[in-house]
Amino acid sequence: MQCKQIGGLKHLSDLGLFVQRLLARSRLTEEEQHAIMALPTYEMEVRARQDFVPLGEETDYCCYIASGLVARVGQVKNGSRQTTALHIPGDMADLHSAVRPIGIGGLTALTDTLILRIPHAAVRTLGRDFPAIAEAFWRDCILDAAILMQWAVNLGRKDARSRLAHILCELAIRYGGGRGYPLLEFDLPMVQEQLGDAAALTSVHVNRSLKTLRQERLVTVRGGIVQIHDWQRLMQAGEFDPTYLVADTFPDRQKRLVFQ
Amino acid sequence: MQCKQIGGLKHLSDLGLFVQRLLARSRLTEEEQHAIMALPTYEMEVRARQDFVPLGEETDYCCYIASGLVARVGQVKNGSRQTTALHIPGDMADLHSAVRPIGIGGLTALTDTLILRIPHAAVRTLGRDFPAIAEAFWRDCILDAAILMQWAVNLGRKDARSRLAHILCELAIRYGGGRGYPLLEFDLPMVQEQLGDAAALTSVHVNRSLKTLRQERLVTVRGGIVQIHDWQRLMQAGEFDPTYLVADTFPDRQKRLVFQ
DNA sequence: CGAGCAATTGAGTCGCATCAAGCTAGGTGG
DNA sequence: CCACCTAGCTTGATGCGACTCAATTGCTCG
Repeated sequence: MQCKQIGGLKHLSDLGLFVQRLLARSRLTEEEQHAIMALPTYEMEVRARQDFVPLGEETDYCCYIASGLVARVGQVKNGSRQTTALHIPGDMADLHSAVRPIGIGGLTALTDTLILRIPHAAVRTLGRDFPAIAEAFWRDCILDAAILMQWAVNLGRKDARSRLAHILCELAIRYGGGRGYPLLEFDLPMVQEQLGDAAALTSVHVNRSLKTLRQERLVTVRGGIVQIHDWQRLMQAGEFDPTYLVADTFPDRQKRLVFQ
Repeated sequence: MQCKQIGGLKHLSDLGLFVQRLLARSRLTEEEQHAIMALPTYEMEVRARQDFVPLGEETDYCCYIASGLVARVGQVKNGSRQTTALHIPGDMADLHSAVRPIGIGGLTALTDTLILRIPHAAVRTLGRDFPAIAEAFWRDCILDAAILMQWAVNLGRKDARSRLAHILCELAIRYGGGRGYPLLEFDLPMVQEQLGDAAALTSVHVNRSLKTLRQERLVTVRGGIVQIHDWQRLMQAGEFDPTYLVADTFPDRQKRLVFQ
């Protein structure tokens, strides 16, 4: 890899995964890639079950997930929560806040998590100086919205078993690097209560539904580890079509639409 | 209003509403505003219940809604549909497709609708020549995602009556111009079956729930017309907080973050 | 070894889907 | 002018999926 000089190495290990994700969907020059990795970051350790971005409050920084697992949550008066997205290491969980600092849910750590905070001001400056980076960020936000749309369909129109299967499929593809191939075994440090918040189910029903999936030999979720036994049938069970996640195999011209 | 010269007037009446929406959230110069209104448009008349952007297909144009009502839908194998957004006149229903041409649902006309198609190429060129316009478009996409997040919470965590109340509240605010004040009476040319697709309910249950809301004297939905009788209590019923829709009363500097 | 949290299982209840009519209003043709 | 048709609205009866409450088991850790 490039950028071996002192000082660069740290940034490379920090935001390198993020840049890789961007490159799957957008074309960026070496210079642009380095500019992103040179973003100033401020470490923040968050412990499990801690809300580190409260719902409905403005922030002045974006949260990059270096390690751990984060949920974006909305809330209802009676206290129950609805998770609307799961963010894994390499995700910029609230990139959108750089352009509109309010309106999209709070962020909760599901497990001990290392966040790198990046000031909005730095993100904006980057977008101004490198229009292609602004475009890549914009496209990243669109992908997030596409995932959210599937999430809404999932909540509205499927039964408990299908909803859980869909969530597991989505994570398998995303852990697999978003190129269309699932990772068949991965950590998922969520308790069943938290899975319930994501699937709009109670923990009791999550338990029963996971049991069903296990007995069907589709997938085992136990002790924070997901083992997918039959990817094809799991996709069927979740009515999961990875197209919306991986449709970024555009011809190159489409990865850099605005700026030639 | 400006731009009275021949040829300009037509465009003003076409995309003027769209520019107004953008101005509620982003700062644009006169020149930029005119550049947007000068976008080339191609009329397309769509009749009720017609899918005019099929699910999962790439397009090379954006759809501006000049009149009518449009639903963004996702689909499930068994044939049932889930509406994930409603688009009213003045909305650019799939602005995101300019940057990522696939992945977010299909578009269906709920009533006879006049669409203005705008080639992606023109949108991209505009974004390249006027970075502030690209930023405004980006911000518009974020608002769309914020609405979608609330929609997901709505589907996941509320009962039938609350879900319908929330949808009606959202529309009242948006018809009101997005400045925080609801329009208390508006057309809603949807049949109960279509409301069911939006709220993830059967038409039978939509009917019963609307009856409840009517008997509570909160709102009457009949014959394609919505009459809100008690805005405060309707918001309570839907657990609706308009902040996420109208939190664009930023200080001016925040309406034009990237480019001074 | 007990405390505490999560996973698991059972029994009872409720909200919404499903199936099935009947109703209403607008449109059409004889 | 009335018989008929159709789309949408309304209401009732019944069943299922998910929630709720409650108890038990297993696991981890101090």
